[in-house]
Order: sequence, then structure tokens, then C-alpha cells
Amino acid sequence: MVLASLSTGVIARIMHGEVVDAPVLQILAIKKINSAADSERYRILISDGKYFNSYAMLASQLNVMQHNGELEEFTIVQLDKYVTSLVGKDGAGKRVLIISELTVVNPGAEVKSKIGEPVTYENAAKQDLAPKPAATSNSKPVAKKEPIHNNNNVVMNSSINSGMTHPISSLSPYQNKWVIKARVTSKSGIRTWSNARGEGKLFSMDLMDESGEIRATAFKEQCDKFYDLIQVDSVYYISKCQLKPANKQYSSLNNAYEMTFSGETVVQLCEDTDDDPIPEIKYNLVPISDVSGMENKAAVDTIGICKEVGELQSFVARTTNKEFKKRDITLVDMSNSAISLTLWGDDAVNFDGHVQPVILVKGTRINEFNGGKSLSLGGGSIMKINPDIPEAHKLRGWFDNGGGDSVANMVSARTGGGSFSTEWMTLKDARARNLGSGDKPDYFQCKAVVHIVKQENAFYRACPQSDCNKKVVDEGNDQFRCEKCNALFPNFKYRLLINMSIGDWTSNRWVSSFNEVGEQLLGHTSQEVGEALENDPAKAEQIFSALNFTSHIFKLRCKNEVYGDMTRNKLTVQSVAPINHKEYNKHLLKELQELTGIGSSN
DNA sequence: CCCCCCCC
Repeated sequence: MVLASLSTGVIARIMHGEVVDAPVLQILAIKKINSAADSERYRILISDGKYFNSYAMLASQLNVMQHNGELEEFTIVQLDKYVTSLVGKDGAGKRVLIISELTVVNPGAEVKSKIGEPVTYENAAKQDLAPKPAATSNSKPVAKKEPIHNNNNVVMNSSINSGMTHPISSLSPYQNKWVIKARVTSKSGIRTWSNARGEGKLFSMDLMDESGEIRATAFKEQCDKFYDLIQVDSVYYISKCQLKPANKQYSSLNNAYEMTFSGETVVQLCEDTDDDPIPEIKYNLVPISDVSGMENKAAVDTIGICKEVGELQSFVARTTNKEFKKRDITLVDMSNSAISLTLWGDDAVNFDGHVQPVILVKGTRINEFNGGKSLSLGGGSIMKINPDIPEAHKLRGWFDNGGGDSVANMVSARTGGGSFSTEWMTLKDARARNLGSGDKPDYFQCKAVVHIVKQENAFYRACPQSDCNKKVVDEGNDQFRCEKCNALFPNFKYRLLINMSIGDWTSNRWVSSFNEVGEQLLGHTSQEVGEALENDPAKAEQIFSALNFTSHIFKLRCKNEVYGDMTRNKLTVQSVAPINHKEYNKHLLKELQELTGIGSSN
């Protein structure tokens, strides 16, 4: 085993403002400095073999490395991205090192011991410091030299010029002489309120830098003053806001505090952000199909084509008597799934979906109803229309070549039943528990494999009207009568009604699937299937046999039905989804915990 | 100082 050499002496240079590429350092200790689980932060004692720095912090996105045990004592790491910032009382305190990207070079268990006899870098000899005069002057804590009654812009300008801004994670109500440099990741519309304590208007925004994120709100005069200036994705210098503890009930941001713009607040656009360390907004894009398996109320980032646009709707909320405007649109993606997304307010009013744009969303919330899941763009969510990212161009190409034509997995489709997610059950238990014997149908889901698919009566000829699926009567002479619409048509459409036997590890059952589910299972449109069954038996055989022995997650509707004097328990496939192994394993682990009591948290 | 986002 070969250990990497540390970048000896480099800490003194970095902490005096020099930019050093990819320094290699050793972690000597790591500890949590904020015990609140919702804004945890780690402080590191880090060494270059000659000097150590106890004022180093992990940016929160690296917390996971500590959780995974990758950053234990003696680990040798390479810093791929870092900044230094001033923190502390009146901005004149310590310079901290904030690490936002690092690579483990040698795990602590390999290294086993401290390298060298490092001392604090503050005792560094002159020859170890940055040779560049500019860098040396940068190291001076500028804010300390300003008179306390100085003009806001003077503080701002000196901070900007010296490159010494404060990390968001260092902000607290206990000192207010700071300047942050932050990217706006989301911005609300202007909202008015009126209650017992008065009335007014406000807008809020989420800010982010290397070290963390924070919510900021501008009320009344500040709302008017700053609303137009603040733009999503732009970077600003901001100073002189009021800080107060964040009400975690209303925010999912990783910060114990939030800030309020005051009459003193200064905001300045930072135009030159090309080589800036302020991170871009990160999207954790999930395929639409995955939303099926996610928890209700979870936050979702996703990207899809707006295939359908609903009407703008206005309504008055029953509980609050407030009027809302909303618009539901349907997104589709390459997971061959569709989901409903609700837009609110101006987003809803101004939305033009007729060009079927690419829609990128971040932080939308899952709303579950009767087994279907839809997304809602709420406070703190972001929507981007036709964003210039590779995923968007890929989707565009896919959709424009017919990719979205046969979407079959309707994530927002309701399966009836309660307002909770469908219960997992085996086919044997569904029988044993007499599911379907009540007035209302019961619903459950199971993982099962297709054993037999019947080709007989797998389709019928239905009324061609788009909102009617009634079976037509063949009148001869190429005329088809729909008794429901009371009309004659020269054509009809094929509808599927697939009967098949599926089995899980406990038992087999015959189930019926209607048109959309049938199309999804067979991977062909009802038209294609109907034509094959009528005219091309070999093609039909090929289509149907492809379904044999495939496994899916089935959501089933279970109901007793009376035929003459016989009561039969009937299973209908409400929806079918590919197996999300991660989610299915979660379910299995939960079952195992319940069976054995092993691994449960209590 | 807001913190509402319904209904099925």
C-alpha cells in the first residue's frame, strides 16, 4: 500500500488567500457542530503535515460521506473544490475553509496514524505564505478596518473587492456585519395577506452558496423594492438582513435560520460568475415511473414533456375562503409514464402548453389520491420551461419522434379505495381475508408473473366516439351501430379486455385488464392487437407470447360479482408497473421486520 | 409580519 504525500505547508497559503489546486491533506478529527438533525454541519481538523486548520467545515452535500464512514480519523483526502470565508463577530473573526468537493485518497484505516507534527497555520513562517502581494492583501480582514457607522455600500464594496464574503452557513442572529454571495434558487410570486395582526405583501426566495442555503423574505416596501431585481439563477451580494430562527414546519431548507430583508438591506447583482464557486442549482431528476413508488408528500425533481394542458381553473378554498388559480398539465417521459402536475397562480395563468414544451421541475410535492400520485408546484418549487440541458434535448427528440404516443403507465390514475397508498398483499391472503366481499371494492398490490394470456375474446369492437367505449353492433355493409350514442358509424375502434392468469409465490388467479392496461402489457396499441387477432394470427401469437413469464407490480381491484345465482370474486388490474426493486425490497424488508422484530427501530 | 395551494 502506498500512501499519498500531503501537500506540505499548503494550509498556510490557502488560509492567506492563495488559490491552490487540489491540495492533499489529512483529516485528524471530525465532529458535528450543529446537533439539529435538519441543519447538521461538520467541522474538521485538517492537516498538511506541517500545519493544521481547525476551522474547516464540510459543505452539507458532503455530510453523506461522513455518514458513510468515509471521513474518519487519518483519512487522506484531496480537496477538489473549496473556498475560504470570514466568519465571526463583526465579520472580523476567523477565516474558515469550506470544503464542497473532495476525494478520499487513502482511507483512515489504511493510514492508521497522524502524518508529521503539524502546528497551527497562524504561526506560519513568512516563506510559507503566498508570494503574490495581491493574495496577501486579500488576507486582511477588511471589515475590521471600516468604521462601525459606515455606509452599507462601503461594507458591501470592500467585501466584494476583497473577495471576502461570508458563507451562508455562518449566518446567525448574533452578528449582522456580513456579506453573502449567493445564487437565487427559487423565488415566489408576490403574495398579500390580511389577518388580525394587519395586512401587507411579501415575496420570498431561497439562496444558496457553497456552504449551504437559506430562505429570505421581503415584506411590504422591501417587496416592491427588490421583487424585480431578484431573478432565479442569478448570483447576488446581499448584506444587512435580519436573522431569526426558521420555522421548520414551513421550510425544508437545511438551515436553522431564515432571513428578512430590512430597510438596511443591500442587494447587488454579481454579473461575473463564470469562474465562480457558487454552485448551480442541482436537480435530482427521477423518471416519472419512479414516482409511483415514492412516499406521499415527498419532494420530486423531474423532467418531462407537457403532453396535455388543462384549462385554467379558479376556485375558493373551502377552509380559508381564499381564491386560487390552478392548471393541471400532464407530463410524459421516457419511462413511458405520465403524471399530472398542478401549476398555481401566475404559473397557471401564463402557461402555454400547446407547443408541448419540456418542463423541468424541482421540489414539487407528491399528492396521493385513491392510489394515484400527482405533483404540485408549491412554495419553494421551481419550474423551467424548455431548459437548455442535455436531458431536455433528449426528451425533445424522443417525443418529436413519437416517443410519447403510447404512454401506458398512468402514475396519476386513481385506483379507488382510500386516500392511502395501496396495501401490499399476496394473492393467497386476498382470498383468505375475503377481499371484495364488502359493498365497496377492495384494492391491493402484489408482484406477480404472467402465466397464461388468453387470446380468445381479448378485444371487442367499440364505438369510435372518443368518450364512448360501448360495444358496437355490426349492421353489415360496413355499418356499426352504437346503442349508447344511438348512431351509425362507418368505423369502430378496437378495445382490449385481456384475461390472464398471474401468480405470486403463494397462489395463482385469473385477472381481467381493460384497454389501457392491456396496451401497456402487450406493448402494442389496441388497434394493432385487434388487427393482428383478426388478420394475422402469427403476429398475434408473437404479441401475446411476449407477455408470458414477465413480472410486474399489479394493482388489483377486488370485488364479488353476482352472475345469476353464482357469486364470483373478480380481480381487475387497475394498473401495472415495472418492478422498482428498491421500493419492492423496502416492502420486503418491512415485512421481514414485522415477522421477526429484527431491525425495527423500537 | 407569511407559512395559503383546493377539489376528486
